[in-house]
Amino acid sequence: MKGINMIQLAKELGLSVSTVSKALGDSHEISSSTKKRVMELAKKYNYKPNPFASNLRKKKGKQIAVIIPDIVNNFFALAVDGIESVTMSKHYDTFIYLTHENLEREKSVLEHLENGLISGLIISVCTGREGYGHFQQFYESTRLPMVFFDRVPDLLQFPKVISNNYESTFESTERLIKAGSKRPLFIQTAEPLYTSMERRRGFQDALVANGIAFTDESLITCSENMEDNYQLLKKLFASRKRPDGIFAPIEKYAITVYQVCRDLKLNIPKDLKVIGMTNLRTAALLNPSLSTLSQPAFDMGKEAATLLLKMIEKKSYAAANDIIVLANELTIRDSV
Amino acid sequence: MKGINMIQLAKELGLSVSTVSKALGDSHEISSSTKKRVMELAKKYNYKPNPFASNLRKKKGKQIAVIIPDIVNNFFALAVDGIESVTMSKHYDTFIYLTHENLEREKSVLEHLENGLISGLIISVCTGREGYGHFQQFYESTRLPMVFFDRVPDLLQFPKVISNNYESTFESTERLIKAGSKRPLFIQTAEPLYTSMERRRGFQDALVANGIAFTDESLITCSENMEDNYQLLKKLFASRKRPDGIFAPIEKYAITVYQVCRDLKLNIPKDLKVIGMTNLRTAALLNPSLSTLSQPAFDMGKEAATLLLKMIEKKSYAAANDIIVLANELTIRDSV
DNA sequence: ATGTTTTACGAAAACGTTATAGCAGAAAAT
DNA sequence: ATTTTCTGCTATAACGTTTTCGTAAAACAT
Repeated sequence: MKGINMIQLAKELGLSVSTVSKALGDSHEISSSTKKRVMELAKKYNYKPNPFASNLRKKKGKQIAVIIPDIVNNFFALAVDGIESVTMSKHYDTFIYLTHENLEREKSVLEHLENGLISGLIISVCTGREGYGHFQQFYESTRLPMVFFDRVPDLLQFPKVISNNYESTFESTERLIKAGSKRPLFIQTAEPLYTSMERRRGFQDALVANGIAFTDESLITCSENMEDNYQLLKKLFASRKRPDGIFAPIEKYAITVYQVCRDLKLNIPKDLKVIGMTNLRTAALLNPSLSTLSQPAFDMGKEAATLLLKMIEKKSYAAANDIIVLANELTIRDSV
Repeated sequence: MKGINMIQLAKELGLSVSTVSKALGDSHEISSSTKKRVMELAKKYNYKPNPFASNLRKKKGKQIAVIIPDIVNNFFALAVDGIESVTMSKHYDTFIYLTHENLEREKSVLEHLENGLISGLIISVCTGREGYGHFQQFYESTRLPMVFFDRVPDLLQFPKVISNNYESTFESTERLIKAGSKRPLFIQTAEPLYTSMERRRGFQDALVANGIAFTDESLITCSENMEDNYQLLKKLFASRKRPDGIFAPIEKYAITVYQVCRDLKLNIPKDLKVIGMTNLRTAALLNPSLSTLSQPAFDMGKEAATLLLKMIEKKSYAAANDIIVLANELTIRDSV
């Protein structure tokens, strides 16, 4: 920055700095003729107000942060795309922080952001349901607007953007059953989030509603270690009492299921019907094409960002209890 | 921010503000005993220096920007992951801006960033090879460190991180030929970037080196409109003189090829051998599994960020002509 | 003519840092 | 004993804005 600044503008115009500042801010205190003069000179020199000075003085800026577990994942990538589309259009700048499912990292990002760099955050939490204290504490000390999406802390009172996990999983599970599955299996994570628990609830209720007993064998718990998961599923699928339907609430689990079936020569959908929760663009090209329950990721990002900016701009906006629910989309393909 | 600040710290410690500032900055001018006192009180109050004030005074900050065409794409997502891994560890904050292949958007982001918000940028340009003037101009007016990766402006003198597109495409094409392809086809973009041109060159040279004529029919030009591309490829594949090998230098083109083959009942690899340039994790699960030439996306991001931070931190670092070249990885699967 | 309001601007004080220059007192050198 | 060099700190001026308050002059009202 070999910065031209207001002082120089003011000098050249024969005006005071405050007048220039007000003129650029389109204040009513300034006559339209001087406003015009100021704007023109500013444009001529390609003058841009220094955001640090401005933010310092105003004690707020146009920067927000997005904290997500991962970006190498179609869902989050789409969500970021949605977020960025609105921040960009409203002239906000968007920081991105990746936690990689690491609670410590999540905490340290939050702690870092207590310095006041941003005016609001959009968050999707990492796995583990105990540790929500840091969010509450962050809020207490900064009072910054925060919006959670998809992976939300159910125990905390913050605005949220989610999708209809319960209902859509219920519907998906019914489709598995109607397609002939007698022993559907739900793959759950070791430390289930609220989001996953809703899905599990939908699965369970669908079983019961269709006269299938929900037992220990209706569930299997997978971890973050994909090799372990592969072995676990392989063992199960090779056993006598193997499932004949799968609801995989996480993209990578669905992929592992495919790998196992390929290696065990199990036929999808004959031996095993599969529905995966994913936003994969290649779902239709898999062998066989994967039936998916996909989330409106882009729109969820968009909604979250829109809500956040509203909260930032109107302090009055009482959104603490807002929960926006969007609909997931079920697409049945050859795997069912 | 209900900010505790240096002034309050200084008051409570009975020290001057400058002493506190220097103590926190670990200056040699301050005795270790006072340093300790200061640090402890700062910790007690969870004091964080205000970045706006600090950046304003120092005329630089720890924020960088990443400008990329897209995030819903495994390559860029991985690259961002790589970038973030180093910025995070060096306590930098990372802005993200998506251009969606829109030159105007790219220009407007750059213009916005002339306000001095950031201390450096990492860029992958959007399609179209004429418009590089804005980068040069941005540099002239800001003198900020910039690093380009993957899609680099060949005509401009900036540090770059790329992969060995020429060599690896050459190798891939040879594999197509060795596998029996007599009429390989290269899918090119309408407005080729330097990156794509290198690939094309590798393709062409491989043909010639293996005694196959490189003609107009060795190339087909696809656009951003996927439906058009689908029709175009369908028509070609249905024709008498259809190709029997494909090198798709872009992920989505490879996917379209698969769609067309599926719909035309063409057998991969019997009728058509396919290698796609992509970082898709599901490549192995496609029907048939897709042979890929994948880029070291994460590492490219990492290298770019490391280089940028070096440039930011040591003004001396003369990296203007640095070009870091990483190796792509060819994985042959059933599609060849 | 006088008082009152409005209009259009300017002076100056923040905002919270960092960097420069200066200054006591102690230690070292002459 | 006197000068010189450290050591550890302080005072103060930036950095580039925005905002509050004040005030001439112009416009309006009485």
